[in-house]
Amino acid sequence: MSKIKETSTNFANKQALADECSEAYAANIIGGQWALVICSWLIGGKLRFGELKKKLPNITERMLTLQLRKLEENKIVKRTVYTEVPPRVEYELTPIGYELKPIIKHLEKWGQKHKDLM
Amino acid sequence: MSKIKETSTNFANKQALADECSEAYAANIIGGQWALVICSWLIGGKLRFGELKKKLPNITERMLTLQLRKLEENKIVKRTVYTEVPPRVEYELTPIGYELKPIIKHLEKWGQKHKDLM
DNA sequence: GACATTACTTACATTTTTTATAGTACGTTA
DNA sequence: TAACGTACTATAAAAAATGTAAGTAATGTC
Repeated sequence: MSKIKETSTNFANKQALADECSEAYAANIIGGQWALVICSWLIGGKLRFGELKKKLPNITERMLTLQLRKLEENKIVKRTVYTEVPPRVEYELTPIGYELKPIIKHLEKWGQKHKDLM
Repeated sequence: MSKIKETSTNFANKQALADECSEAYAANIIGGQWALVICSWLIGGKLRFGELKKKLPNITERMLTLQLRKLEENKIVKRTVYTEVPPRVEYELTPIGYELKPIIKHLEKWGQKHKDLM
């Protein structure tokens, strides 16, 4: 993750693609190793940082943070901080994030079918 | 693209995720900068290498080759070579590839909606 | 006062993906 | 005989994504 370099060809290509293809735009948002899986867990309801971490096998705290930040930036998840000690932070899907549900379910079915085929 | 290093943590994580989450498995297959867009063009019917290239703004021949190879390997597209000179190669979706259509359409709609929101 | 808890942050290393550029094979056509 | 068109391959380099390891803040408990 980290910052994307706005002078790179890659950046320009992503932009151009996203501009004319909404599915590429969408793919940019929910792409990445963990984004979809995080969303699919959040479909079941709010989860804390630590709970998510437990559900995602082997994810590092860094990656989880980065992905959640990206999802938050894209208004897919909402982050709520409770100023307690130790801190408590809850994540939940926004309405548009929740609208990914049918897509995720469909992808899941497709993936299963594809797996059987291979 | 190129080869993925089977000893890396990243490889192990992808495996583990794909094993238990079919949506992550699916994401691995149709992930990458161009895969979805290529598929979405192929939904309209067979296309030659050169035709695809024209439709994809700025893609390099190398990337197009790599993505098509990956899609072929995953049985999403079928490659037909006509041994003529100059050569002619046609790409088309397989049945399972074609089943991505509703997902792509759905993603497209979602992407459009999301775009409006931002 | 040391320690545990939680959700991070930071610096750095490695791996993977993408881009850049040049070159190839091969009959056909000029 | 030399250039042309097509669908590639080879090699290198840049950029992006992911992983490793350590550290932080605040406070309540031992």
